Amino acid sequence: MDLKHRLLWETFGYTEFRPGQLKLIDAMLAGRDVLGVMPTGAGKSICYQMAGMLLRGVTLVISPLISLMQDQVTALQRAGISACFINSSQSAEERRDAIAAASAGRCKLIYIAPERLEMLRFHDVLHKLKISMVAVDEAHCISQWGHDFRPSYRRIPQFLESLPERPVISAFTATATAQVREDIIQSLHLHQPERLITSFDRPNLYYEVRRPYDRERQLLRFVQEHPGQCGIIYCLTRKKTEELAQYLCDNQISAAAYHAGLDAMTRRAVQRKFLSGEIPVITATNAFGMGINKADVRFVVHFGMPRNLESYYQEAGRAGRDGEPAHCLMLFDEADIGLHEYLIRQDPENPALTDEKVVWLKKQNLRRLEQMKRYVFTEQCLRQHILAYFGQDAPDFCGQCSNCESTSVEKDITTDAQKILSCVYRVKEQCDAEQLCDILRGEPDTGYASVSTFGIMRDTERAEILTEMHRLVGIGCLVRQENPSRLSLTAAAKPVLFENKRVTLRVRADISAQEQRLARESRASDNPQLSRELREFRKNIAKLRGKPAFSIFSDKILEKLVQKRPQTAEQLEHIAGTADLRGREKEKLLQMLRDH
DNA sequence: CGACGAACTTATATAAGTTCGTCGGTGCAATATT
Repeated sequence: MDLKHRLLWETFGYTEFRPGQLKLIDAMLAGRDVLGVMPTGAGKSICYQMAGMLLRGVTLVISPLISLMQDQVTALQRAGISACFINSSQSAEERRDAIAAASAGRCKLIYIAPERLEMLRFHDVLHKLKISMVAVDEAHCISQWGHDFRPSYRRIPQFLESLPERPVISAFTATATAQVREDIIQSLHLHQPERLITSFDRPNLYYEVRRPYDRERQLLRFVQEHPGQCGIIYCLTRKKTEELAQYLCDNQISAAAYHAGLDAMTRRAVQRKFLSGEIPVITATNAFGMGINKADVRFVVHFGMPRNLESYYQEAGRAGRDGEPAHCLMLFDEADIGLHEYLIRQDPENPALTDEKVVWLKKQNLRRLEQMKRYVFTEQCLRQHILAYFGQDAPDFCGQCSNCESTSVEKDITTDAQKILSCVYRVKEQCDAEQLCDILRGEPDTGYASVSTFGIMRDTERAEILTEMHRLVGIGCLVRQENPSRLSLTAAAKPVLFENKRVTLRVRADISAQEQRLARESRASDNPQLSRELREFRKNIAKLRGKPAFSIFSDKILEKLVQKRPQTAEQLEHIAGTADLRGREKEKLLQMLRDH
């Protein structure tokens, strides 16, 4: 057995190298720069760790997260490798010791954050060492975070140039498009690096996209369909993580929220409980993930569309690390798109960026958002779409995503389209989608009761009208104006209105069946409007008292109220006797129930 | 864009309705005057 295989077995516990690992390690040992793009546990860190051990001098590992450094260093030390980190989590004393150990050459691998490279005081320490290699872990941060969020990432080359001798430079990441790969190579000044780009395909992941009527409910259903399994639910805001954790708990699902606004102790506790399986479901912002190595995550739900496909791929990719089947579900809403667009157009609050750069960055981000949008709207294979984004060829049919699995059905919506378009015309293009919906459905108080299209879609579900409107925007018959937001007609609407040009909508057979079931159930068992009102009512009281909603009355009681609809104080007492309501509030509740 | 909270208004003396403004995600780093 050669040295490398022995090391692999003795320190890392593997008998075989994964494809490509040896090639990269040999390249580094031969003094060549390296770029490794290796999705999921393909053993990125083993590459630079082993090379670091075998190289003559010290290897400096640039890592984005303190927790990542701690995990890796602990693992290395346990395997008997002399490694250390230097960061702000240490006391002054610990840091001094670490620096002393490093200066004395007692550390083969030193982990630090890129910010530290900018501290001139620290240069003295580093310049005394013989640095054989600088390894940049999670190198996509250069592109993803480097521009506005953590600019130190882009100043790594300045540090490299300050070194008396140019070390080997290696960069590793799990997620990088061709463009990001080039960006990494350029910004780190890699010299003709040996590249290894392994496949981005994760065959055990099932991808699904849904645009549900009621996201919360779909989420609950989905989680209930995965009893006892571990999963992550990504949200766009901190607040949403808290709300959903509460909602799931109210429904007897053990869940906890995780975001950067929580204090360090809570964060650690939540993370620990998730890893141990004590809390199987985590609702989180994108703060959760990097460095979380849990192999048996069975599902990742995106409650809201992320701002680009890299983020999506990375987050969804936390499912099924063990290679067993896992489900990646995206529940999106059009409002998500508007929000991202708005935020990107907003000026970044970073004075260090030049105007030129700001313009470039916005354009870049909008382009990436565009790709994300295409993913949620495509009727093609989702897997193929993702792989194509990372520059990888794939068949048009994977059979392992919601688009492939469902036989999509084409529905003719020409008549509805004509009704909608003519309504837009009748209101002189002064209304937004919601208002148009109200008018078409003949809701009271729209102020447009006299137009001829008022109430002509009374029998169509609101969400269906919105979907159809969306389709009309999609095919260019309608455009969304900004400030105020209104829908207006384009020339493309004419053939539809006057020449009966066909408009179709692809509805997926299975989803629409599911939606029908949902709709049927909600008609039989409840009244969506009433339950919305009750929820609202409950939320307001809860807010007034500063208590969580379920403490006023549970969802179970809420459901019973909708079904039985008590009319008298006595009946109400029977159903909601345990509710935390005051006399006045009970009266109001009764009033609401009677009104329905 | 849209949700939410604070401040203000409203028709009458307390609570509801309205308008306006703010905010939304990610993490390293750290230390000196009365």
